[in-house]
Amino acid sequence: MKQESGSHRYQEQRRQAIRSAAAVFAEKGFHGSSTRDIAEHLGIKQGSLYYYFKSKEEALGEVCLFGIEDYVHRMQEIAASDQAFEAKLTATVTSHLSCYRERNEALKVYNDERLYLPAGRRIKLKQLGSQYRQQLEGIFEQGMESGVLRPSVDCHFAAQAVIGLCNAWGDIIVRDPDINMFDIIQKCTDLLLNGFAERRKVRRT
Amino acid sequence: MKQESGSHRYQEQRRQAIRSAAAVFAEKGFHGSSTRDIAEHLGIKQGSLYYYFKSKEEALGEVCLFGIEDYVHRMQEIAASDQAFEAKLTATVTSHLSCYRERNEALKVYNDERLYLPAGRRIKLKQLGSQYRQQLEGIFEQGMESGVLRPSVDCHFAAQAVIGLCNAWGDIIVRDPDINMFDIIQKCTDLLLNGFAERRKVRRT
DNA sequence: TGCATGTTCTATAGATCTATAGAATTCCGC
DNA sequence: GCGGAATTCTATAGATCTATAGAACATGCA
Repeated sequence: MKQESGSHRYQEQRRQAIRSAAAVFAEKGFHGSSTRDIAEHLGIKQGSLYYYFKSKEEALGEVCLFGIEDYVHRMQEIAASDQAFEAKLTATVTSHLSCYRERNEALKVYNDERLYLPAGRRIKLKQLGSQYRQQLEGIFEQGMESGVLRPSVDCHFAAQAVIGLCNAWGDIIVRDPDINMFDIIQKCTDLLLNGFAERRKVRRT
Repeated sequence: MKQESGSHRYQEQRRQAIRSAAAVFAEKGFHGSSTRDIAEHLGIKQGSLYYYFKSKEEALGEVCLFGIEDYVHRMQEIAASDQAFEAKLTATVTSHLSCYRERNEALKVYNDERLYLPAGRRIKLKQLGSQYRQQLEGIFEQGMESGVLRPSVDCHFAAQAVIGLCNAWGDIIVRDPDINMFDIIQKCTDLLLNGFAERRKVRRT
């Protein structure tokens, strides 16, 4: 019945199925979507979906993986490049927000629905997630070593803050296509580097 | 069958039901939770839940409202107080994160599940949400006028950034009870005011 | 064309889930 | 303790939903 090795055509069709699942999961959430919804989006009947996925959970797993894959890949390229700290930070924010702007519903699904995966299926995702965070931490360490950042910066906190900030704006960007993304990118990096306070005064909180 | 005016006892029991719904929705999501789950958490049988809610959607609506209510209320007090800008900012971050630390599952539900409410039920929530954001914007305007903030700050962006940052850390705090919340509060406000960059250098991105 | 394999369809079992109706029980003022 | 109101229970209708089995159709190679 089902192709084991995976012909070229099969892989191509399966990718489309993953995209459909991503679109539906992003809109209605994992539990709010039915396999019928996904199949309809793809233009086939409900039962036929099981030619591509062993279960609904497998579909979710594939969507999450698809969503985070090239996102992590881009970060790897940025971290490995020989740019200065500030360029890397800007590139990170740009990459992160671009993923949302490109209607990457899969990334939204990764963020919002991955917790519904059984523990076994989450291992790979956790790996990729912490790889991303660690590389971002590495960028901040580079920034401290080069003297651009204050020595007191907590790199773990900083990395989480960047991710949180970008995810928050990513959500807003997805819902409002009229937003000027470059404006947001510029303001985010400016916030991360300089904060909102007037620079003349020295402040300690 | 059902109490119309709402005796004291009824209102009290209903609050408990809302709390149970909040706990279950927060863990499994709206569509992932069944009315049986909620009833079990509350210690009654599935059908009995409809003594307190006309539908599952009504329960979600009440949870969301409950989650955002005192959160907005606290912001109102902060905004109306006569503190200086920096104190208000710290108070805002503290209030926001405290809501999460107090296991306010309802706030998480408001953030993650409110989109599944029908449009009619969302009106009040939207009002409260934008009230919160506007008051936060007002605080930033105060900070600009008093000269603490740079004149170039975009108050709308700033307010969204604070909310996004606090939500991101709120999520982390909820999952990891060992985190030192005061450390996070201090680092968040420091980031918002000063950024991560060494202050001696003047940076423009 | 004919055969084998790949892809989709129909139909359905079996397990949910929401919401309702009415019976049973508990609570509380008298 | 009695009687009415408040609260909870049981049972179920009716509408999902996931996953499977096997038939039907399509495709491509000999």
